Amino acid sequence: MKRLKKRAEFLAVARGVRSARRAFVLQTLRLPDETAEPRCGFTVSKKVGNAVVRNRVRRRLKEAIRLDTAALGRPGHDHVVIGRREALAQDFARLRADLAGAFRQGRADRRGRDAGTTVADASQNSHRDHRGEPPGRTR
RNA sequence: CCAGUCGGCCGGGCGGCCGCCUCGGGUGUCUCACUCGGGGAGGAAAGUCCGGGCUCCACGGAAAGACGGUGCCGGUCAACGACCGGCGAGGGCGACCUCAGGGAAAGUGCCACAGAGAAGAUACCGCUCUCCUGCGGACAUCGGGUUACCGAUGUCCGGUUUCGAUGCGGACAUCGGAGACAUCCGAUGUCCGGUCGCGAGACGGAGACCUCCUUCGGGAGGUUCCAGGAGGGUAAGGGUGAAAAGGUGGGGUAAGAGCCCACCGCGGACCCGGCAACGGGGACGGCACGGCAAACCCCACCGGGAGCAAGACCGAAUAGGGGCGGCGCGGGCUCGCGAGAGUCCAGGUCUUUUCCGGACCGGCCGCCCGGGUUGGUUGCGCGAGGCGUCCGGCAACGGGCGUCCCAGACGAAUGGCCGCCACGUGGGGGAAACCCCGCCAUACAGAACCCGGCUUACAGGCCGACUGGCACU
RNA sequence: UGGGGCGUCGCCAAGUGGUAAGGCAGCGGAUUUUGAUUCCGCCAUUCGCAGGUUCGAAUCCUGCCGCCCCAU
Repeated sequence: MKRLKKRAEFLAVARGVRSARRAFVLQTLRLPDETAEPRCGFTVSKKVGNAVVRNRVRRRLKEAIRLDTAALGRPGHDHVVIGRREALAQDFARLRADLAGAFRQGRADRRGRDAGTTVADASQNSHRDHRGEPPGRTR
């Protein structure tokens, strides 16, 4: 899954649906462009621990998503995974199961649509608009 | 063997599957994908406490001043506040450890409390010399004096001492009474006390001693001691303090004192050793020169400022700036079919500043130029480089030779899962070798331009040198 | 990356060489029939930590720890 890298993109996804698990919090944003490739970003704040701990949390989450990227990703959705300290020690199989559940929950939530339109208005200069369809379209 | 000191090093290993970043080669449908090969976190990558490289800015050169830093001596280093060696001071039986360790006779300042005195010493108690005085007070009278006051006499009060009586207080004894006892009360006697009261006598520091006189009451003189006052001399002793202006002993003195002497301490011309810091000796001085500069400060030396988010290049769309050319000549209102006329209102730039006055511009189109946001490229890893070895040096380090190329991201790669082994630790089994099970088992911790140091964190382990003790030979 | 500030009782805080004010809270007592108010008393042992300078350190110096803020 492609990575989110810009601060503006993270702020946009933060307005989407949140679903919390023990080891992480998942934010999901439904995009107006249904065919857009699914993307994902990671946030691990300084509260979690020092640099080694933060790196490890992010890498475990990243690996779990990589292994199930076909099952988790659907076109037209952006995600941000906020790592928690529990992701350091949690059983890896359990981590994968939690991620799958959180992704399903995020997509099922209808509120993502409204958030998507407003964000699209706010970030209309983003390069996504160059290849995508015009905003404001409803399904 | 036990206890300890110092220095150096490591900080998991092998393998499987699926992945990530980057470099080079190849292929393709060539801002990407595939494939082959190489590389991919640390001793601290950390904290950001110093020093440099590099880049930009500033600057005619330098110096001074201000500000900041450093501070024994010598060396090493690109440089340093780092390191090495030495010296000094302190600590430890020792190996060894710790130290911002220049200047207090350049100046200013501080040293609370206590204490007499806290820094050009002081003088409270005390010690001591000389001189003077030798019950005190009040009142009255007289005399002297301008006054202040002084002297004499008297009275009163206080004072001192002796004696007496006795009250008082205490102890003891006897007797009587009360009470179950403990004990209490009263009387008498003896002894002691004298801070109180009474009476009488004496005194004039009421003290001691000596001599003389005597009417035996006392008087005169002297010595010594005592008390008070004035003027000196002291700094030994007391005590305070963190610190008291050399220490101890002796001589000396009125008492004392480096006043003198011996020893110790201190300063110290000069001599010797050392590149130096410093060390050894030391004529002589006779004791000044307390501590604090991590108080201000003085002296010596060093420092232009900022930082890779430095800096360089490219740069779409939109908006805006400048230049040139062409066309046009502001806006509102009223009248008019219209051309146009009337009226009102400006704004900017220049004219040195304000006012007045004057000139120009304002819109549209085209071309060009420069700045610049998101972004992209670069800076970006051959270096004060790593490893090995030899030589010089006590060492830090320097030199020669050989060999190697070894992370390069930018929401940030080096990961996930698993097996075996090593070591540690806990539990269980076994006589033992050993076996089984558990540990998020295995710390501290993640490059962000680079390098040299410092500091801090760290499970566990290895090696070497040395010290003290015990035992054995 | 660079710069600045703070840390003192449970809370808010004063004090910048001489042995740690004050307020709130808490505890005990008095006043009151009871409560509130008021009054009195108590309440700091490593002044974030560790070293050092000094006779003496919350204060001065050095090194750490934690928190906050600013610029880019």
